[in-house]
Amino acid sequence: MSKPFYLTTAIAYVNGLPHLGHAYEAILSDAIVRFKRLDGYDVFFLTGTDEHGEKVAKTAEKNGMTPKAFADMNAQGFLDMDRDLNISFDDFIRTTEPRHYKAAQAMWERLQARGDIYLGKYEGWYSVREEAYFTEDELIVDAQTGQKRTPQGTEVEWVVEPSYFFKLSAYTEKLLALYEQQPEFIQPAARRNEIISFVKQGLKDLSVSRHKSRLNWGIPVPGDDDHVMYVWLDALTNYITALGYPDMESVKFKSQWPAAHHIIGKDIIRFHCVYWPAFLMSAAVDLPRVVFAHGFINVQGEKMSKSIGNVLSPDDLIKAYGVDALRYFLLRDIPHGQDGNFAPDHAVQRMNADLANGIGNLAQRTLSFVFKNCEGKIPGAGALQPADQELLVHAYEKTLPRLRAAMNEFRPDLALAAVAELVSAADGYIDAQAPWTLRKTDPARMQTVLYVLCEVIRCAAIMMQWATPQAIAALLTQMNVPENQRQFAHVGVDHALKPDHLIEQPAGVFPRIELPAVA
RNA sequence: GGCUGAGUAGCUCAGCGGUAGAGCAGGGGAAUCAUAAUCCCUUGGUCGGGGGUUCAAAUCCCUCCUCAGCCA
Repeated sequence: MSKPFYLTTAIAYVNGLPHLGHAYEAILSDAIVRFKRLDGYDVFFLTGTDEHGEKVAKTAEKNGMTPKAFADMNAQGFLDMDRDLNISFDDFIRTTEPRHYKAAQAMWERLQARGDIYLGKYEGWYSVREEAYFTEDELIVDAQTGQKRTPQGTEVEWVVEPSYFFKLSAYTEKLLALYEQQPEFIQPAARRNEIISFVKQGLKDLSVSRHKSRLNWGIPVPGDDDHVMYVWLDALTNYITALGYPDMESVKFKSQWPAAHHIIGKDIIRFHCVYWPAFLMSAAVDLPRVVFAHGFINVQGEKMSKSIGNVLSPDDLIKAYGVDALRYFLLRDIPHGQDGNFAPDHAVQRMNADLANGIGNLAQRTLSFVFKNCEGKIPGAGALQPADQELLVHAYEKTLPRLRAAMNEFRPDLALAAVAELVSAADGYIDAQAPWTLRKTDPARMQTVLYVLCEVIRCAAIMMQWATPQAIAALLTQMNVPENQRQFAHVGVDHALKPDHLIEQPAGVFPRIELPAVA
């Protein structure tokens, strides 16, 4: 039985349509799960949408729609994005689905049965005009009057109303113990420090419901129709809903649950690293393995924002660069766990350097040479020389361990660098061996050299499928590598191409990108 | 204000006690199989400032500056 690997993205809030940030998280997550599948893991990949809460309710109203219809519309936007980016999710969950209501309410009942939920009073700033709560730091103090206002400029009042609370304060020590005993739980390490110092200050109980008079677009609190569950308890539970919770005996739950990896943005780390494990402890559910927080993507060095007007849509980016090139750039060039930058000229440079000029050109020059000079067949190899062996070892043995190490740390940038090194070594080899000269002087040797190159290309392609699935699939198909022989297990001499194996007429799979059409 | 992380070649970053590194960009040469792609060579840095420890510091300590984040 292969090892389970469960990975989730954050569920996207359907208040708006997807932008580059959503695309990045989806691509990063997809790359990791594709990698694990190629490496033989039993993968379950979950993504979806978060649909409750006051912002959705309000935006829907502004658009003259019901919350559900509005959520349907935007959820479709995320589904479309996933399709266009080749996101290979196994399940797409929406928090408005019946299965999720059932799971979230069951979760609530568990917490309640545990004695961790009690009715208290919520106090906070509320804007009647905007029908929304604000935290202290969201408010702007009017310099003239000293009065507090929302960013929109409306007045706020201090409200006190009944609310259910979760006894988060009781979990302070248990959480600290978790961070201590399972250091990989929060990644990267800088985020871990942040969370530890936050929890060390001591935790306050958490308001987990809203009164219906203020908000009713949410999951009803079991046993009290006057309240709906507050958004994070609802949203976080999605990660186990999809496995069948509250049925913890289901095959999916039993095989996948403890092996959970949550990929999220750095802005929601507290919910995932503090609230979520506390909820799970209370509900007596095992804790996930890892929460990995990625950074944000700036555009030309500036934060993406509606007011600057530099929000990039995945759609436009795909049109400008193609899916694979876009995926490659984001995976290769966004530094690990940090904010990245998207600048069209830089992006095009990277895409062309590694894809068109790198693996793309190597494959094209080799395969077209084989096609023209070896009757379209993979040539037979003669005795191997040291240079041949060295390159083959690089492809067969040296690269994959580096990829695995990198991907275990969520570092596609490093993994792709390792493949790029292999490609570069092959380019060095082809120049040194000069098969175009051997064609005249030593055809047998030429065949050996081309064979070695085909093998290296085959392995490099297999090891890159997770990053640029479409183009690499086309390349492997050109080489007639069967679809059932494209796993990492097939990297190596045991599954080497057979001589006389026919290949298709090669055509470049990574076109050169000429102009940044999107800014 | 407190805490964390970062500040190294034009750009993105690695190195974290022992004579400054990689990739890309720039310059020169070679080759012509290939998507004007490739290969070889090369310019370029007082490693944020200052002080200290050490035979030796980008690397450890102190201090200051800048940026990001978290907290108050």
